Amino acid sequence: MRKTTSSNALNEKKINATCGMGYALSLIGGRWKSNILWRLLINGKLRYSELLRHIPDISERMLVSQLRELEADQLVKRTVHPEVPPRVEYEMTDLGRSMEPMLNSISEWGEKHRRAIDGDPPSAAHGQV
Amino acid sequence: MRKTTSSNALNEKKINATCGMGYALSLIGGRWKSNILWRLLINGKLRYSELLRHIPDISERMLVSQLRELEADQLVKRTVHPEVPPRVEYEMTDLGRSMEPMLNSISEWGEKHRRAIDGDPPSAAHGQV
DNA sequence: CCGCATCCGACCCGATACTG
DNA sequence: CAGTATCGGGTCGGATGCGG
Repeated sequence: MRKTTSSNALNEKKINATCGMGYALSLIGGRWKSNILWRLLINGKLRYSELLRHIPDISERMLVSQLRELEADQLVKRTVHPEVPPRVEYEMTDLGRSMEPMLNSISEWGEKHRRAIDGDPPSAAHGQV
Repeated sequence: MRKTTSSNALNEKKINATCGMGYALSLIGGRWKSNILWRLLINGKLRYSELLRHIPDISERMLVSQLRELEADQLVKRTVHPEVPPRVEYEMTDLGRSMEPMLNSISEWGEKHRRAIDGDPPSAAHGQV
């Protein structure tokens, strides 16, 4: 069963990435990666159920799979505590932490430029193209 | 209804994006967006056929569709020159240019941390998970 | 030269149910 | 608590061919 780890985690192979951008984006590019990374960056260390609670719309399946990919890419470290109620904690690796400036840049730009996503205004859409 | 233009361009609606990251990533997130943006940022202004040549593996369909999405997101400006052999040029908008620091951060991290993607050694694949 | 339409496969992602 | 298994839909992206 050990093939499961590397199969879906390496979509970066599809991206030749003229520059390194494609590579970096392939690591954080999914729907959930950025969110997970962000939580881990802020909180430092979180267990599975905490992540699940913090990211309301994510399913167990998705959380696990994304976590596994991040782990395979060595961005996140998984720690299993051998206790009676199992406890597993996730935290950023050094490599993951090295992403912090990049993630901040992205977050910063996004915060500054996103228009109303949820309650978007109806009439503001027609730019002069 | 004319929703064709903005339908696929706005997958950011799916991403509630706890932080702005999800929004930003949704704009540059596809397989080709980053590459296209990068070319435009470096070269300043490029016509369709030039982009096509610069990005070897992209198909016309993909190039056009990605360009259209970038245009809809107001990251790229499209200029049609009414000439006998049609000429269309693409360039970054101000909004697009505002991405430059962010794109640089991403590219920088990617360049620094990517391992051999293209000519990756065959035996080195099975890391210790 | 620039662009669009259609078909189609691959992958992403969600829901549900089950296990150690 | 922390996963795994299976099913299935939706979207992304590639090939080909046609239109302005």
